[in-house]
Amino acid sequence: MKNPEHRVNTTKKLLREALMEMLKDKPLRSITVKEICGRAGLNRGTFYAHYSDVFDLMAQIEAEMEAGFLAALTPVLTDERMSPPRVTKKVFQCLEQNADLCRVTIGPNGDRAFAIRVIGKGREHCETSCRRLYPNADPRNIKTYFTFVTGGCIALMERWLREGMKDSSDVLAEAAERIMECGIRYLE
Amino acid sequence: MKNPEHRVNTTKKLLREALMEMLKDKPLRSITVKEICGRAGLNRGTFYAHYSDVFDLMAQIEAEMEAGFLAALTPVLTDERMSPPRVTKKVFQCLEQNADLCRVTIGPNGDRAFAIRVIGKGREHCETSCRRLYPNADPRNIKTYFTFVTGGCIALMERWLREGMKDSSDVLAEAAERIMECGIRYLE
DNA sequence: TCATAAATCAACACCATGTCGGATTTTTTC
DNA sequence: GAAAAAATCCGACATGGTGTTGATTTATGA
Repeated sequence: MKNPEHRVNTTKKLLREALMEMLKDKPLRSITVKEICGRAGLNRGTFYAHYSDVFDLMAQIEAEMEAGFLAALTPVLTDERMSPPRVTKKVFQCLEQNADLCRVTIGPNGDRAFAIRVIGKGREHCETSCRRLYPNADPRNIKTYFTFVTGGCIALMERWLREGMKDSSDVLAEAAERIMECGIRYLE
Repeated sequence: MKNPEHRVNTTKKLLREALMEMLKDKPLRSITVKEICGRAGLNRGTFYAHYSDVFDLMAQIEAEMEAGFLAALTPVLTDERMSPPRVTKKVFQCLEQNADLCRVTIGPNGDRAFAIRVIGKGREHCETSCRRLYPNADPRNIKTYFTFVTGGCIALMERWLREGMKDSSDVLAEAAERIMECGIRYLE
């Protein structure tokens, strides 16, 4: 093996997978280090060699997911001419491609702040586009609008995940986009 | 004293207040029974006489708040002619009047499901009004719209609480209402 | 004042935690 | 392939919160 950290990566992966599996059943707060290690087939001491506690493990999982999302979104977000509808679509596609992870991180046992951070990436981009498009609008109204709309998208997404993601991400993104397009008259 | 349960109510109140106070500093997960009792000046055994654990205490606090909200909202919600804007206003007024409680239950250390339940009460009412108003609209679209809009209101509310509730609840309700009014063209 | 209910107190076993030092296994390096 | 380095395992430990118990004290209301 060339990668000197190959072994620790395997170990970390086992721990991550064990936690993810357990999060389907119960909230993070009632998951113990002991149980994670039991399921992962690892020694408890090994856990503490990598993470300080269960929340630390969870935080690192989320950070990794976030980095992945960001990498996938960057090409879209750095293109200034990219329209909000395309951005919305791309964000929902990202979530769709990581459905299994999203279901636990964004689901009822998950962490809302995470969803806000992820969706927030797209939001920033759209907000600046918006400011160009409505130069006369009160910036506070723009902020209010985007706060509202971000919450709406997250709610839609949560329902989508909760109900088994029957629709495609594009269908969902289009619905969100249509509501947002209507709502944006608020700025006029 | 006439109420035979006066003593236990005082005890419970002390425990509730202690927990609420602590929730300003740290999340529920890192609050212990021992610490609550210490702050409340009560014996740990007394806690277990009333609650099974910290989460049980929290759940009962929320249930009580919810009952209070429902009582305040019922007159508005049972009146079929009550317009959505009035309902929105009333819901936000309720939250404003319980600002201190809301800040912890709905804030970052709080439980989002609670906010959804409370706002959901108003939502149901508006949704039925809406179905009368748009008899030709696809019911699925109505559901999507209200999922979105509920999430938006909660997001607005969270920001409002987070930023110190400088605006009045009416200002906030009006902003929410205007966005929703614009967005409802989605159903046309 | 008396009976009852509630809160106190001390003590208990229980269990996960976080941290060791040292043995063992795996990986890397030479 | 052997030595060195790194990662994991193992057992043990003190620690601290948990939830329960039974006996005792305190407060309430009749």
